[in-house]
Amino acid sequence: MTDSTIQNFKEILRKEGLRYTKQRQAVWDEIQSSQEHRDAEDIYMSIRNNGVNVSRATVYRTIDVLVKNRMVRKMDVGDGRNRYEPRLDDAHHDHMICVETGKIIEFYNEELEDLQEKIAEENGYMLVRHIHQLFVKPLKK
Amino acid sequence: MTDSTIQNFKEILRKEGLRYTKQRQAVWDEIQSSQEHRDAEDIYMSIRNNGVNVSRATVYRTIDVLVKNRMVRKMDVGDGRNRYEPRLDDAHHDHMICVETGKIIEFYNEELEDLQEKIAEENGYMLVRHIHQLFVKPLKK
DNA sequence: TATCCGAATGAGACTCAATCTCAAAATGGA
DNA sequence: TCCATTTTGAGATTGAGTCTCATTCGGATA
Repeated sequence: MTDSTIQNFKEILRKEGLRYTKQRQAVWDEIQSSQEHRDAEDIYMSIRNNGVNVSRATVYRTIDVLVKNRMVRKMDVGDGRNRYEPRLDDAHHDHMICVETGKIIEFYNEELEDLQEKIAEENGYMLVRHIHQLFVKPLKK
Repeated sequence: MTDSTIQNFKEILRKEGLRYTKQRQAVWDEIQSSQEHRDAEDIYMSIRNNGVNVSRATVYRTIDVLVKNRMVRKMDVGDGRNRYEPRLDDAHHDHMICVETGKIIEFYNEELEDLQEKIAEENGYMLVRHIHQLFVKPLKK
């Protein structure tokens, strides 16, 4: 993690009127350390294995702050456990989940994004956010 | 409910090697009675209020059969409770959820459907199914 | 229609991710 | 350093959904 990222994180806590604690830093460090789509338990265990004592409550509470501030993306893959990934850049993408291997593939398609806004508008609404997951299986060779 | 719908339901149970019971019929009747997007508890309570004794276990078990046989559509709106709606016709649609009122609007867009298949194929996959929800808010007048 | 056996039911226990509680510890401004 | 306020954490709680298993029921058979 870079100094600027830490500063950015402190900035967000300040903006939210929250204190800077080593537990909160540890949660952000851990999520930031990997581009994987991980669940809360995995993040929690990794932090503990790194020797930082933190509770599940704190992990969940910190994730909420990070999600709210768009530093982490929360995704519901439909199996009851949410997954989290760092938003290091702000590039939006959706996910493709292989039903055979569980592999998660990220994708982005401009046309798709535009189309969704258009559909919302046609119905008298403004798009706030969306959930879009493609469940797929490998093409036969 | 029409006789033909009951016959169709019996047909499915037979195909699945399952017996026809009044509880199973009651679950299908209840779901079929409304085009709303309802949760399991709501369906369960309605059946009981109609004087049919049924357990939550049976409601969930029957819904699974109906979903598997494409008579009911299961949707994850991201709040932890799945919603169910009858598939009286087989027309696919996605959902738009108003974040201000909770209203669920159905939509279908051919272009969107095609685009998703194309994206999957471009990545070497075949589209099996998808989850697509637009969270929206009313346009300012 | 009566018999019978495997399937279905239901009450409540259980699971598991996520949230809540509240006493104790930590933070940071003065 | 002091101390009001926030944060933490262990464990309790929640709630949707699943499982258990003794009892009941469906329906094929004769």
